[in-house]
Amino acid sequence: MPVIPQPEVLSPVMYSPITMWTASDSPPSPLPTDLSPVSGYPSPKDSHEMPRSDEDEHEHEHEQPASITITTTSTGGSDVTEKFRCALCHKSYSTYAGLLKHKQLHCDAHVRKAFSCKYCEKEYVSLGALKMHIRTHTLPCVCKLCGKAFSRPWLLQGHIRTHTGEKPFSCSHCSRAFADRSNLRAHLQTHSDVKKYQCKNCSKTFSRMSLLHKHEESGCCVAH
DNA sequence: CTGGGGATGGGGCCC
DNA sequence: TGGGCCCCATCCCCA
Repeated sequence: MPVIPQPEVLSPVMYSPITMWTASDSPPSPLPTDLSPVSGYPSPKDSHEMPRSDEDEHEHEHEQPASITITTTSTGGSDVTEKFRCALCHKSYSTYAGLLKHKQLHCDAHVRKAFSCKYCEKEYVSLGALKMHIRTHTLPCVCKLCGKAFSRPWLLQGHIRTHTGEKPFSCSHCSRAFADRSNLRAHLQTHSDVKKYQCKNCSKTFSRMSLLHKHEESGCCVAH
């Protein structure tokens, strides 16, 4: 079986803290999924006890890297074509380059996450995503007024508004204004007749996911 | 206990 | 490739 040349332009090897998994060299231990739908911010407990979920299964599903299947079809004489097939989704390409391009666009994200954070166990498919994540550890954006540090400039900007009192996001239904767009969006829900989040058991609706969660945790649903 | 505002975090997308 | 922005989500606090 031919070996696919490394498509990565940026060799992970150059990024020393990064570990790289290969198809035959899976991660040594369960790694925390970054998804924690209910509790949100992953706690240390979650990090170590959360079982791998669908994502994990997807990893297994795509455990084998795309391989080249060269099929020689002979449909009656001179019509001989070579096909390069993606082992993951079985799409076929007439050229190797086509297969490579397909892999990058479609399959790579599931093949392996090659870039691991040196501060935690998160993994990313690209160096850019990893660098972005690392900022959440290094917190390079510091507020000159109070010294609080943030991972990204726009987070700092939002924070500075808490000092200045600037509220550029106004509600079109009332006179309220907000410093943050997300908070305006949450506020707009209070004007809406339709509440987006509904309790599965008692059908009560809530304007926010967090309120639904609080409702569920308060035990309403247990009683019913 | 509920509803809502304030503040913040992080991934993804676009330029 | 990096910055800016969007969107979603969450926690904290208070009425």
